[in-house]
Amino acid sequence: MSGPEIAVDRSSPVPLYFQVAEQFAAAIQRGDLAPGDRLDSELRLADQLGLSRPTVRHAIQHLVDKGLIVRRRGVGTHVVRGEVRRSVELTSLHDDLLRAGQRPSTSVLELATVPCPPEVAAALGVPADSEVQHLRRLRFADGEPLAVMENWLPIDRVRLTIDALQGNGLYGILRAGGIRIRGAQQRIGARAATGAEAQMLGERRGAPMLTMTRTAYDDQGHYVEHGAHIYRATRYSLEVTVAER
Amino acid sequence: MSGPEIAVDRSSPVPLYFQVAEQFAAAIQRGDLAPGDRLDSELRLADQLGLSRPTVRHAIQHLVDKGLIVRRRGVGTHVVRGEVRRSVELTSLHDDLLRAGQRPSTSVLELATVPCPPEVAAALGVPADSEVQHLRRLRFADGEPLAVMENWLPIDRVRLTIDALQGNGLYGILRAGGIRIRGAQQRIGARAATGAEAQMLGERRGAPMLTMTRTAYDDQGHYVEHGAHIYRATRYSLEVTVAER
DNA sequence: TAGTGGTCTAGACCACAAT
DNA sequence: TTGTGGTCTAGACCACTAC
Repeated sequence: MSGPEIAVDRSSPVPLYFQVAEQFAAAIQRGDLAPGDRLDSELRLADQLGLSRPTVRHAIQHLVDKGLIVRRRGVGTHVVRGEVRRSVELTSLHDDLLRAGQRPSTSVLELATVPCPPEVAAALGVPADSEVQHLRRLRFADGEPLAVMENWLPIDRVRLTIDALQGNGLYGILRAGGIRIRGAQQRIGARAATGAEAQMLGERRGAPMLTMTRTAYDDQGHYVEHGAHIYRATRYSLEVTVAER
Repeated sequence: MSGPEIAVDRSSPVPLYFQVAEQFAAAIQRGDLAPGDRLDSELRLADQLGLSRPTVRHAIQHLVDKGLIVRRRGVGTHVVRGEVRRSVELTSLHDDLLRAGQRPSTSVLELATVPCPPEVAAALGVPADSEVQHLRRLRFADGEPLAVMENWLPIDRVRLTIDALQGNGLYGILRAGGIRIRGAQQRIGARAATGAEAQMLGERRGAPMLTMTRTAYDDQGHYVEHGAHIYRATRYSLEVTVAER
């Protein structure tokens, strides 16, 4: 039981636990560690890598949270059986498409400063009728229409421009503006397409659509974005991985 | 800055970090800690509670993972702004309904041992055509039809009975059988109802339905259940909370 | 009985933000 | 400069599993 080759670089600014976690994750993804395979124990790994047990433990816990491995007291740590799929986590549709090898493009339907509608104000935690940026986009994947996305953002954070929005995802623009998204609450449902939506997306009126509303918060716990999106159900679905702590 | 009253019981079998996390979560839910409020620093909390810093840190990290608070180096720890909603995590529809104060009931449409269909075999990591239990249920909430749920389980784990299934959720039965679900991969989408589905659920044919397929694994990293469910979109949606680590 | 992961302690140094 | 969270160490005891 030697396991994959793992090496840490103590001069790197990347935390040691993260280096270890990444290398194990890569080994699992590569198939170097097969489903059901056992990892060395924490103590053994700590010894092998020249790290303390808490640091090794931190790395392993990271992989448990990602749903890649399972641990049992008295037994050991094993790679989860079955093929590994990746969950979407906190990325934007734009980034998801890029990762999947599809070419995202965007047509900005609307970009304006408006008084905040009451439901959105409640979600964002801003006063009703305070000014927010309102944004409506049509997103394509490889030239095929995929989603209509409507978003609201408090104005005092980042100034959006049509130019930027055409070539980038919203989260990318926020990131470039120094806003770090740290978490979000999402509600996922389904409904029938309205006539207007159907026309934009090349579906029939009444076609089933996947809907997602999301409110995302940043570093400071301030909500920075509320979105209401609809996706063509025939072309898109969401993946979620859940792991207990 | 004194914060809510937190007390730990060192004689309890409940881990100290968990006791602390639970009490903070309750204080936030109660509104005792309001959105934006600052928590005491780790060192101060450790001092107040008579715990070590790593233990306090563990408790706080637990709350970050749940999306209740946000931390910034050099700044502090704050309750997330905006109302707190709970995410579904690893519960079953049965439990979700109970928690929401609705009365779940179940009609078992099918329960049989069958050769495993190839897609399901791939998901569960069992040989194709090996024997599995196949299960189809119609779930009601307060007497209204809500979902059609189809599941496959390897036979060697738990024996299902119609009696048990009528009064309990599948996960409850598994739990009672000593199977601990530790994680799952879920795919959420939407599609139109077939004629048969529409009839069972009291919808029109072609009505938009929310779909979820889930593969859940246990303690040992073995996949123990694969499900394909459809929900009436007018009556059900899924909530997901995502937080970065 | 031996080995595993789960919990807990008491320190340390650092990067970062606010002042 | 001060205080914060982020990382890391080197131990310890325990509950649980497998043998």
